[in-house]
Amino acid sequence: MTKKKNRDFYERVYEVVAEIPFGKVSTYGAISKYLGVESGARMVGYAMNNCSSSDLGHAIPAHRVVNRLGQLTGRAHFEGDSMRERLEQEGIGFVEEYTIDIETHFWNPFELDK
DNA sequence: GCCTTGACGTTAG
DNA sequence: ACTAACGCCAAGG
Repeated sequence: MTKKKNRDFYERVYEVVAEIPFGKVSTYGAISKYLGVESGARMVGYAMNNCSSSDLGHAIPAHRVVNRLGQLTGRAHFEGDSMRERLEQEGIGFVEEYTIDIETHFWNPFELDK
């Protein structure tokens, strides 16, 4: 059969990230797991890196994607503190300057299946 | 074609 | 509980 499995892993990442609701955040591991690649957390980040350089990044709330610790590891790829500011703007709770309350605002991509 | 780096995560000490 | 190392897959040099 057609191996759509290996088809544009990044595109799927973008789609999932684009589905993250307002005021919610997700993690790289959760997204990669949802895509079937549990150990592809780094790939997700890699995809986002490309997104920053792409025009699509404009339509992708990459600021809602953090690591499993809730740390804004990708803040360096944003302009200044735009990532933190946007999260604050959405009412995300911060436990540290660059660490959000992932436990409270975590959004699971598997919610899409429901 | 081999080696290094990377927006991560898990397991071991 | 904290720190260190390995694994993962892909892309750039």
